[in-house]
Amino acid sequence: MPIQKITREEIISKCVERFRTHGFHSSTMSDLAEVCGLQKGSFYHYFTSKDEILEEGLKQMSAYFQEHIFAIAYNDHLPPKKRMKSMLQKHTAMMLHKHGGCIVANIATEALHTNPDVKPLLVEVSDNWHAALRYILQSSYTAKAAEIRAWRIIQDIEGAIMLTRLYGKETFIKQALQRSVEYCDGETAESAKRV
Amino acid sequence: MPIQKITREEIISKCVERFRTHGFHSSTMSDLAEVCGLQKGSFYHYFTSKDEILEEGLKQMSAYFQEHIFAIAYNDHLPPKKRMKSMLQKHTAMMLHKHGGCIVANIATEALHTNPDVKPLLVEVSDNWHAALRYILQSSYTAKAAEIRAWRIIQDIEGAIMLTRLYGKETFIKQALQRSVEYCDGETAESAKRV
DNA sequence: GTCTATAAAACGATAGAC
DNA sequence: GTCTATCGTTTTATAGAC
Repeated sequence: MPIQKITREEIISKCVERFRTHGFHSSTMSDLAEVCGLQKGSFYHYFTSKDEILEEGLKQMSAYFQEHIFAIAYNDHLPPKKRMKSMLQKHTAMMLHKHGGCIVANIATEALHTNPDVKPLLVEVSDNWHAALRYILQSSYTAKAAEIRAWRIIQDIEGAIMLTRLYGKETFIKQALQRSVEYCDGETAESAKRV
Repeated sequence: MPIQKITREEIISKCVERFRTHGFHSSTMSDLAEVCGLQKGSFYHYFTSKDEILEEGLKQMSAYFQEHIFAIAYNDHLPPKKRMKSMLQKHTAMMLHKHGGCIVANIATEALHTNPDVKPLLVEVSDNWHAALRYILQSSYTAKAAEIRAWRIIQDIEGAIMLTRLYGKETFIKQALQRSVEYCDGETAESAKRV
């Protein structure tokens, strides 16, 4: 009786990570199998197609983010500023890992045209990220202001990740992170005008 | 004697546009040929490989941007605010066209790992964009402040393009554009602290 | 559940006629 | 300069042994 080398969940994790760092269309089934320490043929015991790996992968990733990253926002025992810093540091560290960038932005860029079915999954992750940020910011802002500022934090970080990857300098993402944390300080007469 | 259906320059333009809207790895040689109204075989009269098309395409695009978009920044007959608005409107309109996004960001995301040689070309375009923005902002800011704010405009717009594509709403990019134009109004006591 | 072997299709690239 | 035809390779996916 052959031993179980790897669980389905682990396979999915490794594939998503490969998609993030090498791209979806650049990752062949052989590549994915190799990353998991399996032969190409063994892969079809778990999935019927490459597209299914992407879809399952994004579902699992969405759940992971909600449970292990965005959940930090709702821990009311910590002050808002600490939650914001902790959550974003964990999130951006993952994006910077191996210079792979944001999986949501990457898949949206390269696979939305060939795999339009995954769009709701990407939107789901972004929506959950936004809800988490908004929840933290509602301690310091009105509901409307918190919503708008939450989008701007996502936008700021996504732009920073892109520049950080292109120029290989972490300045962009570090400053975006700092700005986001300072957002928790609340409204000033000047900043209100700038929304 | 067969007539010339299309010039090399036109072929390159159509290929770059296809890469931007459908991705590099998702665009086959057949796709590219079809877009140009040619047969696959005819393509190899102009290029030796698909990678060469990408490289030549990015070179031509870089020159086009410098000449037709970034050049607007250096037209000192117009007030800074008008130059900023005119340049960014033209640039973002191209990015939004067919929801294709920014060619630089797209190629950086999906082809930097398979085609690292094109990185200098992507950096060149970004550098030129930054220089154009910085030139406009130097009317209102110190050299150092102008440099930092020019990067933040690029970052803001790249993040906005990503969100606009994912959510299909132009609010993100429109507001980023407005913020960028308002940057030309110059330093205030509050905004200085926020750099 | 994992392997090897192989089928079937897609793709990049070449050859040669016109 | 464009076409048709085709080669060689890569890639997705399947079949069947263990």
